[in-house]
Amino acid sequence: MKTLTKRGRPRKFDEEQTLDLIMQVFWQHGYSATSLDQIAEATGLNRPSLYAAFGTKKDMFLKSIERFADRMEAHLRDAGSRATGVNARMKDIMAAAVDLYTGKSDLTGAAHGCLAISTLPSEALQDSDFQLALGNVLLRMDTGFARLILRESKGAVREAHAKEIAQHLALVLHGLSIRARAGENPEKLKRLSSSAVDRLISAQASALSDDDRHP
Amino acid sequence: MKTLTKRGRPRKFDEEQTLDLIMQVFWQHGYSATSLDQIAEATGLNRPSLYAAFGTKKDMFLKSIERFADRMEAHLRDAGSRATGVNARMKDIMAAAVDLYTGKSDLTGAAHGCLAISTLPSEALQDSDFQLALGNVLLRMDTGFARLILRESKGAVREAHAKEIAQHLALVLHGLSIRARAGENPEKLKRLSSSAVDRLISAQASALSDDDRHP
DNA sequence: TTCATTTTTTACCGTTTCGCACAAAAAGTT
DNA sequence: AACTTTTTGTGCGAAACGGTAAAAAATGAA
Repeated sequence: MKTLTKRGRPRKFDEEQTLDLIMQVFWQHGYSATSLDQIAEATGLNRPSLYAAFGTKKDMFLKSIERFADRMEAHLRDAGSRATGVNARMKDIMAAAVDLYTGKSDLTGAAHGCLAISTLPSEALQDSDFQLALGNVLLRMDTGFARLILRESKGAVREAHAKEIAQHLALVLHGLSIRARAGENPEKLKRLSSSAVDRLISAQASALSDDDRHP
Repeated sequence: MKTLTKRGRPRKFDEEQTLDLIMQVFWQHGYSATSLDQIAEATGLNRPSLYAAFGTKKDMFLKSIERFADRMEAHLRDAGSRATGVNARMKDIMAAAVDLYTGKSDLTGAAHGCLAISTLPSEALQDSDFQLALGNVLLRMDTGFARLILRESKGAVREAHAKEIAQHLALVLHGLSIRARAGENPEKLKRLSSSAVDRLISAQASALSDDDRHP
Protein backbone atom coordinates (compact mmCIF):
# COMPACT_ATOMS: atom_id res chain seq x y z
CA MET A 1 0.00 0.00 0.00
CA LYS A 2 1.24 3.40 -0.96
CA THR A 3 0.44 6.52 1.01
CA LEU A 4 -2.99 7.85 0.30
CA THR A 5 -2.26 11.35 1.57
CA LYS A 6 0.81 12.96 0.09
CA ARG A 7 3.45 14.39 2.31
CA GLY A 8 4.76 17.74 1.11
CA ARG A 9 3.34 21.01 -0.03
CA PRO A 10 0.29 20.42 -2.22
CA ARG A 11 0.31 21.32 -5.89
CA LYS A 12 -1.76 24.26 -6.94
CA PHE A 13 -2.37 22.91 -10.43
CA ASP A 14 -3.94 19.88 -12.06
CA GLU A 15 -1.44 17.99 -14.17
CA GLU A 16 -3.95 16.95 -16.81
CA GLN A 17 -5.47 20.30 -17.56
CA THR A 18 -2.10 22.00 -17.35
CA LEU A 19 -0.87 19.68 -20.07
CA ASP A 20 -3.87 20.76 -22.10
CA LEU A 21 -2.74 24.35 -21.79
CA ILE A 22 0.80 23.43 -22.76
CA MET A 23 -0.54 21.54 -25.77
CA GLN A 24 -2.45 24.57 -26.96
CA VAL A 25 0.64 26.78 -26.85
CA PHE A 26 2.57 24.30 -28.99
CA TRP A 27 -0.44 23.92 -31.22
CA GLN A 28 -0.43 27.60 -31.98
CA HIS A 29 3.26 28.39 -32.25
CA GLY A 30 4.95 25.11 -33.05
CA TYR A 31 7.93 23.74 -31.18
CA SER A 32 10.89 25.99 -31.95
CA ALA A 33 8.94 29.22 -31.81
CA THR A 34 7.50 28.38 -28.40
CA SER A 35 9.42 29.57 -25.34
CA LEU A 36 9.17 28.20 -21.84
CA ASP A 37 8.20 31.66 -20.71
CA GLN A 38 5.18 31.54 -23.00
CA ILE A 39 4.19 28.20 -21.51
CA ALA A 40 4.76 29.53 -18.02
CA GLU A 41 2.51 32.48 -18.69
CA ALA A 42 -0.20 30.36 -20.30
CA THR A 43 -0.26 27.88 -17.42
CA GLY A 44 0.29 30.33 -14.59
CA LEU A 45 3.26 28.30 -13.38
CA ASN A 46 6.94 29.15 -13.34
CA ARG A 47 9.59 27.29 -15.19
CA PRO A 48 10.97 25.17 -12.34
CA SER A 49 7.50 23.84 -11.55
CA LEU A 50 6.98 22.99 -15.20
CA TYR A 51 10.33 21.30 -15.41
CA ALA A 52 9.69 19.25 -12.27
CA ALA A 53 6.30 18.08 -13.50
CA PHE A 54 6.85 17.52 -17.22
CA GLY A 55 10.60 17.51 -17.87
CA THR A 56 12.32 19.50 -20.60
CA LYS A 57 10.67 21.47 -23.37
CA LYS A 58 11.11 18.50 -25.68
CA ASP A 59 9.41 16.22 -23.17
CA MET A 60 6.49 18.61 -22.92
CA PHE A 61 6.15 18.71 -26.67
CA LEU A 62 6.21 14.95 -27.16
CA LYS A 63 3.70 14.52 -24.34
CA SER A 64 1.49 17.11 -26.02
CA ILE A 65 1.71 15.24 -29.31
CA GLU A 66 0.78 11.94 -27.72
CA ARG A 67 -2.06 13.56 -25.82
CA PHE A 68 -3.32 15.15 -28.99
CA ALA A 69 -3.18 11.88 -30.88
CA ASP A 70 -5.22 10.19 -28.17
CA ARG A 71 -7.83 12.95 -28.13
CA MET A 72 -7.97 13.04 -31.88
CA GLU A 73 -8.46 9.30 -32.18
CA ALA A 74 -11.26 9.35 -29.61
CA HIS A 75 -12.87 12.31 -31.34
CA LEU A 76 -12.83 10.68 -34.76
CA ARG A 77 -13.78 7.25 -33.48
CA ASP A 78 -16.80 8.77 -31.84
CA ALA A 79 -17.75 10.66 -34.98
CA GLY A 80 -17.42 7.50 -37.07
CA SER A 81 -19.65 5.38 -34.87
CA ARG A 82 -23.05 6.77 -35.78
CA ALA A 83 -23.79 6.38 -39.49
CA THR A 84 -23.78 3.09 -41.41
CA GLY A 85 -21.55 2.21 -44.34
CA VAL A 86 -17.95 3.12 -44.98
CA ASN A 87 -18.80 6.10 -47.11
CA ALA A 88 -21.06 7.79 -44.60
CA ARG A 89 -18.80 6.93 -41.67
CA MET A 90 -15.77 8.37 -43.39
CA LYS A 91 -17.64 11.53 -44.30
CA ASP A 92 -18.61 12.00 -40.68
CA ILE A 93 -15.03 11.40 -39.59
CA MET A 94 -13.67 13.91 -42.06
CA ALA A 95 -16.25 16.50 -41.04
CA ALA A 96 -15.35 15.96 -37.38
CA ALA A 97 -11.68 16.41 -38.24
CA VAL A 98 -12.45 19.66 -40.05
CA ASP A 99 -14.40 20.80 -37.00
CA LEU A 100 -11.39 20.04 -34.85
CA TYR A 101 -9.01 21.71 -37.29
CA THR A 102 -11.09 24.85 -37.55
CA GLY A 103 -11.74 25.33 -33.85
CA LYS A 104 -15.33 24.12 -33.64
CA SER A 105 -14.36 21.25 -31.38
CA ASP A 106 -13.93 21.41 -27.62
CA LEU A 107 -10.20 20.83 -27.82
CA THR A 108 -9.38 24.38 -28.84
CA GLY A 109 -11.18 27.47 -30.02
CA ALA A 110 -9.17 28.53 -33.05
CA ALA A 111 -8.33 27.30 -36.52
CA HIS A 112 -5.06 25.56 -35.81
CA GLY A 113 -5.14 22.56 -38.11
CA CYS A 114 -3.74 19.28 -36.80
CA LEU A 115 -1.15 19.73 -34.06
CA ALA A 116 1.01 16.90 -35.34
CA ILE A 117 0.79 17.71 -39.04
CA SER A 118 1.26 21.43 -38.48
CA THR A 119 4.21 21.36 -36.12
CA LEU A 120 6.12 18.06 -36.39
CA PRO A 121 7.30 18.23 -40.02
CA SER A 122 9.35 21.38 -39.55
CA GLU A 123 11.28 19.71 -36.72
CA ALA A 124 11.40 16.20 -38.10
CA LEU A 125 14.77 16.44 -39.84
CA GLN A 126 16.79 17.81 -36.94
CA ASP A 127 15.58 15.42 -34.28
CA SER A 128 14.89 11.80 -35.08
CA ASP A 129 12.55 11.55 -32.10
CA PHE A 130 10.30 14.08 -33.78
CA GLN A 131 10.48 12.25 -37.09
CA LEU A 132 9.60 9.05 -35.30
CA ALA A 133 6.68 10.71 -33.55
CA LEU A 134 5.41 11.93 -36.90
CA GLY A 135 5.70 8.44 -38.36
CA ASN A 136 3.76 7.04 -35.43
CA VAL A 137 0.94 9.51 -35.95
CA LEU A 138 0.73 8.54 -39.62
CA LEU A 139 0.76 4.84 -38.81
CA ARG A 140 -1.95 5.27 -36.23
CA MET A 141 -4.14 7.03 -38.74
CA ASP A 142 -3.51 4.42 -41.43
CA THR A 143 -4.31 1.45 -39.24
CA GLY A 144 -7.36 3.14 -37.76
CA PHE A 145 -8.87 3.81 -41.16
CA ALA A 146 -7.89 0.40 -42.47
CA ARG A 147 -9.58 -1.34 -39.55
CA LEU A 148 -12.75 0.64 -40.17
CA ILE A 149 -12.81 -0.36 -43.82
CA LEU A 150 -12.06 -4.00 -43.10
CA ARG A 151 -14.66 -4.26 -40.36
CA GLU A 152 -17.32 -2.53 -42.44
CA SER A 153 -16.70 -4.51 -45.63
CA LYS A 154 -17.05 -7.86 -43.88
CA GLY A 155 -14.37 -9.65 -45.82
CA ALA A 156 -15.27 -8.28 -49.23
CA VAL A 157 -12.07 -6.23 -49.30
CA ARG A 158 -8.64 -7.74 -49.00
CA GLU A 159 -6.37 -6.35 -46.29
CA ALA A 160 -3.81 -4.87 -48.68
CA HIS A 161 -6.58 -3.15 -50.55
CA ALA A 162 -8.07 -1.73 -47.37
CA LYS A 163 -4.68 -0.43 -46.32
CA GLU A 164 -4.32 1.38 -49.60
CA ILE A 165 -7.69 3.08 -49.37
CA ALA A 166 -6.95 3.99 -45.78
CA GLN A 167 -3.75 5.71 -46.82
CA HIS A 168 -5.55 7.60 -49.55
CA LEU A 169 -7.99 8.88 -46.97
CA ALA A 170 -5.15 9.81 -44.63
CA LEU A 171 -3.41 11.74 -47.40
CA VAL A 172 -6.57 13.75 -47.93
CA LEU A 173 -6.99 14.33 -44.22
CA HIS A 174 -3.50 15.75 -43.87
CA GLY A 175 -4.07 17.96 -46.87
CA LEU A 176 -7.15 19.27 -45.11
CA SER A 177 -5.07 20.10 -42.05
CA ILE A 178 -2.70 22.19 -44.15
CA ARG A 179 -5.60 24.10 -45.64
CA ALA A 180 -7.19 24.69 -42.26
CA ARG A 181 -3.87 26.07 -41.04
CA ALA A 182 -3.85 28.37 -44.05
CA GLY A 183 -7.18 29.75 -42.88
CA GLU A 184 -9.51 28.26 -45.47
CA ASN A 185 -13.24 28.23 -44.92
CA PRO A 186 -14.57 25.34 -42.75
CA GLU A 187 -17.65 24.74 -44.88
CA LYS A 188 -15.57 24.69 -48.02
CA LEU A 189 -13.25 22.14 -46.42
CA LYS A 190 -16.17 19.95 -45.44
CA ARG A 191 -17.56 19.99 -48.97
CA LEU A 192 -14.11 19.18 -50.26
CA SER A 193 -13.66 16.26 -47.87
CA SER A 194 -17.10 14.92 -48.68
CA SER A 195 -16.53 14.84 -52.42
CA ALA A 196 -13.07 13.36 -51.91
CA VAL A 197 -14.49 10.53 -49.84
CA ASP A 198 -17.06 9.91 -52.55
CA ARG A 199 -14.38 9.60 -55.18
CA LEU A 200 -12.04 7.47 -53.09
CA ILE A 201 -14.67 5.07 -51.80
CA SER A 202 -17.45 4.96 -54.37
CA ALA A 203 -15.13 3.25 -56.83
CA GLN A 204 -15.16 0.34 -54.41
CA ALA A 205 -18.87 0.65 -53.77
CA SER A 206 -19.80 -2.67 -55.29
CA ALA A 207 -17.32 -4.48 -53.12
CA LEU A 208 -17.81 -2.42 -50.00
CA SER A 209 -21.17 -1.39 -48.80
CA ASP A 210 -23.95 -2.02 -51.26
CA ASP A 211 -25.63 -4.04 -48.53
CA ASP A 212 -25.67 -1.01 -46.27
CA ARG A 213 -27.05 1.28 -48.87
CA HIS A 214 -29.68 -1.09 -50.29
CA PRO A 215 -30.74 -3.13 -47.29
CA MET B 1 22.00 53.78 -69.58
CA LYS B 2 23.15 52.50 -66.23
CA THR B 3 26.78 51.85 -65.43
CA LEU B 4 28.03 48.61 -66.90
CA THR B 5 30.99 48.33 -64.56
CA LYS B 6 30.22 48.65 -60.88
CA ARG B 7 32.12 51.02 -58.73
CA GLY B 8 33.05 49.54 -55.37
CA ARG B 9 34.53 46.34 -54.08
CA PRO B 10 33.26 43.37 -56.06
CA ARG B 11 31.09 40.73 -54.49
CA LYS B 12 32.64 37.36 -53.94
CA PHE B 13 29.34 35.46 -54.20
CA ASP B 14 26.61 34.90 -56.73
CA GLU B 15 23.26 36.08 -55.45
CA GLU B 16 21.23 33.38 -57.17
CA GLN B 17 23.18 30.37 -56.02
CA THR B 18 23.58 31.84 -52.56
CA LEU B 19 19.82 32.05 -52.30
CA ASP B 20 19.74 28.40 -53.25
CA LEU B 21 21.97 27.61 -50.30
CA ILE B 22 19.82 29.71 -47.98
CA MET B 23 16.75 27.91 -49.25
CA GLN B 24 18.24 24.54 -48.43
CA VAL B 25 18.98 25.54 -44.85
CA PHE B 26 15.38 26.63 -44.33
CA TRP B 27 14.22 23.50 -46.11
CA GLN B 28 16.01 21.32 -43.63
CA HIS B 29 15.43 23.14 -40.35
CA GLY B 30 12.36 25.28 -40.91
CA TYR B 31 12.14 28.96 -40.09
CA SER B 32 12.32 29.31 -36.32
CA ALA B 33 14.93 26.62 -35.81
CA THR B 34 17.25 28.18 -38.38
CA SER B 35 19.78 30.72 -37.12
CA LEU B 36 21.54 33.36 -39.17
CA ASP B 37 24.82 31.78 -38.08
CA GLN B 38 23.75 28.53 -39.73
CA ILE B 39 22.97 30.40 -42.93
CA ALA B 40 26.25 32.26 -42.72
CA GLU B 41 28.14 29.03 -42.37
CA ALA B 42 26.25 27.33 -45.20
CA THR B 43 26.83 30.21 -47.59
CA GLY B 44 30.34 31.14 -46.51
CA LEU B 45 29.22 34.72 -45.91
CA ASN B 46 28.91 36.66 -42.70
CA ARG B 47 25.72 38.12 -41.34
CA PRO B 48 26.16 41.74 -42.46
CA SER B 49 26.73 40.65 -46.05
CA LEU B 50 23.63 38.49 -45.90
CA TYR B 51 21.60 41.30 -44.44
CA ALA B 52 22.78 43.74 -47.10
CA ALA B 53 21.95 41.36 -49.93
CA PHE B 54 18.72 39.72 -48.79
CA GLY B 55 17.32 41.71 -45.87
CA THR B 56 16.15 40.23 -42.59
CA LYS B 57 15.76 36.56 -41.77
CA LYS B 58 12.08 36.80 -42.59
CA ASP B 59 12.89 38.31 -45.98
CA MET B 60 15.30 35.49 -46.72
CA PHE B 61 12.68 32.93 -45.81
CA LEU B 62 9.93 34.44 -47.93
CA LYS B 63 12.31 34.74 -50.86
CA SER B 64 13.25 31.11 -50.40
CA ILE B 65 9.59 30.11 -50.43
CA GLU B 66 8.88 32.03 -53.59
CA ARG B 67 11.96 30.62 -55.24
CA PHE B 68 10.96 27.13 -54.26
CA ALA B 69 7.45 27.61 -55.60
CA ASP B 70 8.84 28.74 -58.95
CA ARG B 71 11.24 25.81 -59.17
CA MET B 72 8.58 23.38 -58.10
CA GLU B 73 6.09 24.63 -60.67
CA ALA B 74 8.65 24.38 -63.45
CA HIS B 75 9.65 20.92 -62.31
CA LEU B 76 6.09 19.61 -62.25
CA ARG B 77 5.07 21.39 -65.43
CA ASP B 78 7.94 19.74 -67.21
CA ALA B 79 7.07 16.33 -65.81
CA GLY B 80 3.44 16.75 -66.89
CA SER B 81 4.23 17.64 -70.45
CA ARG B 82 5.25 14.26 -71.82
CA ALA B 83 2.45 11.72 -71.49
CA THR B 84 -1.06 12.07 -72.95
CA GLY B 85 -4.28 12.11 -70.98
CA VAL B 86 -5.02 13.61 -67.59
CA ASN B 87 -4.49 10.37 -65.75
CA ALA B 88 -1.03 9.68 -67.13
CA ARG B 89 0.04 13.30 -66.87
CA MET B 90 -1.02 13.53 -63.25
CA LYS B 91 0.77 10.31 -62.41
CA ASP B 92 3.95 11.68 -63.92
CA ILE B 93 3.52 14.92 -62.00
CA MET B 94 2.99 13.08 -58.73
CA ALA B 95 6.00 10.88 -59.35
CA ALA B 96 8.13 13.93 -60.09
CA ALA B 97 6.93 15.53 -56.87
CA VAL B 98 7.86 12.42 -54.92
CA ASP B 99 11.28 12.52 -56.54
CA LEU B 100 11.67 16.11 -55.44
CA TYR B 101 10.38 15.35 -51.95
CA THR B 102 12.69 12.40 -51.48
CA GLY B 103 15.87 14.00 -52.75
CA LYS B 104 16.08 12.41 -56.18
CA SER B 105 15.69 15.74 -57.92
CA ASP B 106 18.42 18.24 -58.61
CA LEU B 107 17.05 20.77 -56.17
CA THR B 108 18.38 19.01 -53.10
CA GLY B 109 19.90 15.71 -52.15
CA ALA B 110 17.87 14.66 -49.14
CA ALA B 111 14.34 13.64 -48.25
CA HIS B 112 12.98 16.97 -47.12
CA GLY B 113 9.40 16.93 -48.35
CA CYS B 114 7.97 20.15 -49.73
CA LEU B 115 9.64 23.28 -48.36
CA ALA B 116 6.38 25.20 -48.14
CA ILE B 117 4.23 22.41 -46.71
CA SER B 118 6.89 21.31 -44.25
CA THR B 119 7.88 24.67 -42.82
CA LEU B 120 5.15 27.27 -43.37
CA PRO B 121 2.32 25.72 -41.34
CA SER B 122 4.17 25.83 -38.04
CA GLU B 123 4.74 29.58 -38.47
CA ALA B 124 1.47 30.46 -40.14
CA LEU B 125 -0.45 31.43 -37.01
CA GLN B 126 2.04 33.85 -35.53
CA ASP B 127 2.77 35.84 -38.67
CA SER B 128 0.04 36.60 -41.18
CA ASP B 129 2.63 37.04 -43.93
CA PHE B 130 3.54 33.39 -43.53
CA GLN B 131 -0.09 32.33 -43.53
CA LEU B 132 -0.62 34.36 -46.67
CA ALA B 133 2.41 32.79 -48.31
CA LEU B 134 1.02 29.36 -47.50
CA GLY B 135 -2.31 30.29 -49.00
CA ASN B 136 -0.62 31.50 -52.15
CA VAL B 137 1.22 28.22 -52.55
CA LEU B 138 -2.02 26.30 -52.20
CA LEU B 139 -3.80 28.54 -54.68
CA ARG B 140 -1.00 28.18 -57.18
CA MET B 141 -1.21 24.42 -56.96
CA ASP B 142 -4.99 24.40 -57.29
CA THR B 143 -5.10 26.62 -60.34
CA GLY B 144 -2.23 24.79 -61.98
CA PHE B 145 -3.93 21.43 -61.66
CA ALA B 146 -7.30 22.85 -62.65
CA ARG B 147 -5.86 24.34 -65.81
CA LEU B 148 -4.31 21.03 -66.73
CA ILE B 149 -7.61 19.22 -66.29
CA LEU B 150 -9.58 21.81 -68.21
CA ARG B 151 -7.14 21.92 -71.06
CA GLU B 152 -6.91 18.16 -71.32
CA SER B 153 -10.65 17.50 -71.11
CA LYS B 154 -11.44 19.87 -73.99
CA GLY B 155 -14.63 21.26 -72.53
CA ALA B 156 -16.03 17.95 -71.32
CA VAL B 157 -15.53 19.03 -67.71
CA ARG B 158 -17.11 22.11 -66.23
CA GLU B 159 -14.79 24.57 -64.54
CA ALA B 160 -16.19 24.10 -61.04
CA HIS B 161 -15.78 20.36 -61.44
CA ALA B 162 -12.21 20.71 -62.60
CA LYS B 163 -11.40 22.92 -59.64
CA GLU B 164 -12.75 20.30 -57.30
CA ILE B 165 -10.70 17.50 -58.81
CA ALA B 166 -7.65 19.73 -58.77
CA GLN B 167 -8.07 20.35 -55.07
CA HIS B 168 -8.44 16.65 -54.41
CA LEU B 169 -5.16 16.06 -56.18
CA ALA B 170 -3.51 18.88 -54.23
CA LEU B 171 -4.73 17.39 -50.96
CA VAL B 172 -3.10 14.11 -51.90
CA LEU B 173 0.11 15.85 -52.94
CA HIS B 174 0.45 17.61 -49.62
CA GLY B 175 -0.19 14.38 -47.80
CA LEU B 176 2.66 12.88 -49.77
CA SER B 177 4.93 15.70 -48.65
CA ILE B 178 4.17 14.96 -45.00
CA ARG B 179 4.98 11.31 -45.52
CA ALA B 180 8.20 12.08 -47.33
CA ARG B 181 9.20 14.30 -44.42
CA ALA B 182 8.46 11.39 -42.10
CA GLY B 183 10.98 9.34 -44.04
CA GLU B 184 8.69 6.97 -45.89
CA ASN B 185 9.95 4.94 -48.82
CA PRO B 186 10.00 6.76 -52.20
CA GLU B 187 8.78 3.77 -54.19
CA LYS B 188 5.96 3.20 -51.75
CA LEU B 189 4.97 6.85 -52.09
CA LYS B 190 4.96 6.61 -55.87
CA ARG B 191 2.74 3.55 -55.80
CA LEU B 192 0.45 5.34 -53.39
CA SER B 193 0.23 8.43 -55.55
CA SER B 194 -0.40 6.38 -58.66
CA SER B 195 -3.33 4.50 -57.17
CA ALA B 196 -4.71 7.70 -55.67
CA VAL B 197 -4.68 9.37 -59.07
CA ASP B 198 -6.45 6.36 -60.53
CA ARG B 199 -9.21 6.62 -57.96
CA LEU B 200 -9.59 10.38 -58.17
CA ILE B 201 -9.58 10.59 -61.94
CA SER B 202 -10.88 7.28 -63.28
CA ALA B 203 -14.30 8.07 -61.84
CA GLN B 204 -14.41 10.84 -64.40
CA ALA B 205 -12.93 8.64 -67.11
CA SER B 206 -15.95 8.68 -69.36
CA ALA B 207 -16.02 12.45 -69.33
CA LEU B 208 -12.32 13.00 -69.37
CA SER B 209 -10.01 10.99 -71.49
CA ASP B 210 -11.60 7.96 -73.01
CA ASP B 211 -10.39 9.25 -76.36
CA ASP B 212 -6.83 9.15 -75.15
CA ARG B 213 -7.03 5.66 -73.77
CA HIS B 214 -9.01 4.12 -76.63
CA PRO B 215 -7.84 6.00 -79.66
C1' DT C 1 48.07 59.11 -56.47
C1' DT C 2 43.98 60.49 -54.42
C1' DC C 3 39.11 60.07 -53.92
C1' DA C 4 34.57 57.86 -54.08
C1' DT C 5 32.03 53.70 -53.72
C1' DT C 6 30.83 49.20 -52.44
C1' DT C 7 31.69 44.98 -49.95
C1' DT C 8 33.88 42.43 -46.35
C1' DT C 9 35.25 41.86 -41.71
C1' DT C 10 35.34 42.40 -36.87
C1' DA C 11 33.19 43.47 -32.94
C1' DC C 12 29.49 44.61 -30.20
C1' DC C 13 24.59 45.57 -28.27
C1' DG C 14 20.48 44.48 -25.98
C1' DT C 15 17.37 40.60 -25.64
C1' DT C 16 15.93 36.18 -25.14
C1' DT C 17 16.78 31.44 -24.46
C1' DC C 18 16.79 27.00 -21.44
C1' DG C 19 17.94 24.77 -17.53
C1' DC C 20 18.92 24.80 -12.77
C1' DA C 21 20.57 26.40 -7.82
C1' DC C 22 18.81 27.93 -3.69
C1' DA C 23 15.87 29.35 -0.28
C1' DA C 24 11.11 30.18 1.28
C1' DA C 25 6.52 28.18 1.88
C1' DA C 26 3.06 24.71 2.88
C1' DA C 27 1.65 20.56 3.99
C1' DG C 28 1.94 15.83 6.86
C1' DT C 29 4.45 13.17 10.63
C1' DT C 30 6.16 12.40 15.08
C1' DA D 1 6.82 22.24 18.55
C1' DA D 2 10.41 20.07 15.69
C1' DC D 3 11.28 17.39 11.63
C1' DT D 4 10.59 15.58 6.92
C1' DT D 5 8.91 16.05 2.41
C1' DT D 6 7.29 18.29 -1.65
C1' DT D 7 6.24 22.39 -4.24
C1' DT D 8 6.78 27.27 -5.13
C1' DG D 9 9.19 31.57 -6.10
C1' DT D 10 13.40 34.25 -7.04
C1' DG D 11 17.06 34.66 -9.57
C1' DC D 12 21.32 33.31 -11.79
C1' DG D 13 24.28 32.10 -15.65
C1' DA D 14 26.25 30.74 -19.77
C1' DA D 15 24.94 30.59 -24.33
C1' DA D 16 22.56 31.89 -28.51
C1' DC D 17 19.76 35.13 -30.86
C1' DG D 18 18.92 38.93 -34.68
C1' DG D 19 20.58 43.05 -36.12
C1' DT D 20 23.96 46.85 -36.75
C1' DA D 21 27.90 50.18 -36.12
C1' DA D 22 32.43 50.95 -37.43
C1' DA D 23 36.65 49.87 -39.52
C1' DA D 24 39.28 47.58 -43.15
C1' DA D 25 39.75 46.04 -47.89
C1' DA D 26 39.11 46.11 -52.80
C1' DT D 27 37.74 48.04 -56.82
C1' DG D 28 36.81 52.09 -60.53
C1' DA D 29 37.14 57.07 -61.43
C1' DA D 30 39.51 61.45 -61.44
